[in-house]
Amino acid sequence: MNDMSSEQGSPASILLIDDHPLLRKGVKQLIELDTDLEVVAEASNANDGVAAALEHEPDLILLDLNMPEINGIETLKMLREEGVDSRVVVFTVSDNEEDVVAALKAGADGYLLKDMEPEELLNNLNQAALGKMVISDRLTTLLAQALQSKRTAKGPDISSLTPRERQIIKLIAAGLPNKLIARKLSITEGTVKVHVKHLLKKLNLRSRVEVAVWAVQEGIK
Amino acid sequence: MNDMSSEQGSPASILLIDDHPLLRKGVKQLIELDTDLEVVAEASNANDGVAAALEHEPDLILLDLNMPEINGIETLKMLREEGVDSRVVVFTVSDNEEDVVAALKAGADGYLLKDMEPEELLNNLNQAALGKMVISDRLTTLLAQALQSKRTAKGPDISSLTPRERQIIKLIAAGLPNKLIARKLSITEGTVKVHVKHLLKKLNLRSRVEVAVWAVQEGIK
DNA sequence: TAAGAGGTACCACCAAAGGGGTAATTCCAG
DNA sequence: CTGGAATTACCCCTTTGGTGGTACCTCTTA
Repeated sequence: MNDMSSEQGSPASILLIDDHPLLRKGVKQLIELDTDLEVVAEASNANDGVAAALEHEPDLILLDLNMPEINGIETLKMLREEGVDSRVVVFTVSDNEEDVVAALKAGADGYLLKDMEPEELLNNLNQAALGKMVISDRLTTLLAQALQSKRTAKGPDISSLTPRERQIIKLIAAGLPNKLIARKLSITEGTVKVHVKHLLKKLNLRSRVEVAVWAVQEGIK
Repeated sequence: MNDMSSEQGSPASILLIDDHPLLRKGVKQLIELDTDLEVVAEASNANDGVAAALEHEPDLILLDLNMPEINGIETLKMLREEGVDSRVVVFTVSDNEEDVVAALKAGADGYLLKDMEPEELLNNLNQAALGKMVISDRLTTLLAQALQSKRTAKGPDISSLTPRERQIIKLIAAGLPNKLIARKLSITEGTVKVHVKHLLKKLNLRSRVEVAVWAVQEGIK
């Protein structure tokens, strides 16, 4: 990949995908102030955007989240499925936690808010073109909360479990069958079954698979 | 909880837990410049820290990560287990991703780096005392990466699977037994078993539990 | 047309998981 | 000291899961 796009080399090519023509115009004019950046294509919807990405192979794609029919997250997934390896920066008004998390999990290389200062946007786009992940500062707290919220407010309650039961949950979540758990803990398989039986009751789950899924999601390890 | 600690009310009480006496002295002197903040106790290790927290019930605990014997994360867990509901802000030199993520998952209300400007620290501590989560700006990118890293570079390969098999994996990862999967897909349980048999071979896994764990970690949904 | 992949369905067999019960030990708290 | 929780172990039993095999149908591709 060509990451010599700043300095003296050719400017970084950018594809704008946004259903709002006025905003595209504004962003384009702004970007043209910077000789290191160049808008090579625009699109107003997901399908055109994917096509344009495949045609121009831009260094950077600036992607709006809020679009009719196919939203930005879906568009991002489509791009990745089509093999587009451009850096994709989400550019949107939404500071909604779900959007941010979904975008990042879908493989976004950045998430910028539309209310940022123009100079700051240029700054961030240049950084992004160089391969840096760019995130609006305002989202820091939100990201931190997203990380820890995975641990809070879930279904079953771990507090009612005995130490032995928690230990066995970890081994179940590691994919071990009862026989191996027994060997590892130097107890009989029958005893392991007893513990499993008890923890299933306490957690109100129906099988060790549900236990494993729950434990993994809960980050129990 | 009393979150009237700024303005005219009594200053926010702070407990320092750090094994470095000089640093405690420095931070304390800094904090005393701010009439809204007050250091009410100090501790140089985890046990003393927990004891001090229980005794003084401070509004805010400033916690170092790098301590001998019992580290900051463990200390944080101990505090929570003892029922301490003070806001806990981690204050450390480590900008290591694992530390940040571990601290947040353990329930930290903030994560500040020791190299920050003194005024900035006071600023952040005041925010923290008011209930806001405070994170050093420098960690934004790191947090974003932590969120998406869950999705990259793992063992088995999903690409060899047929659409039907992927569909069944999702249902396994939802904790469903074969019988329910069959009902949901309107096929027989025997057929589901065939698919499960095939995908286990392809993924080189030994049981549906391993499939479920893998799928959840991989974010397949 | 033939070959292969994918999906469906059935069979039999054995291993694993889960539910019920009883019971011994230890250790802690009322 | 007595009762309960926790851990261990055993029993029997049913359900679920996983493996091997054969078979038929549809589509796509060589």
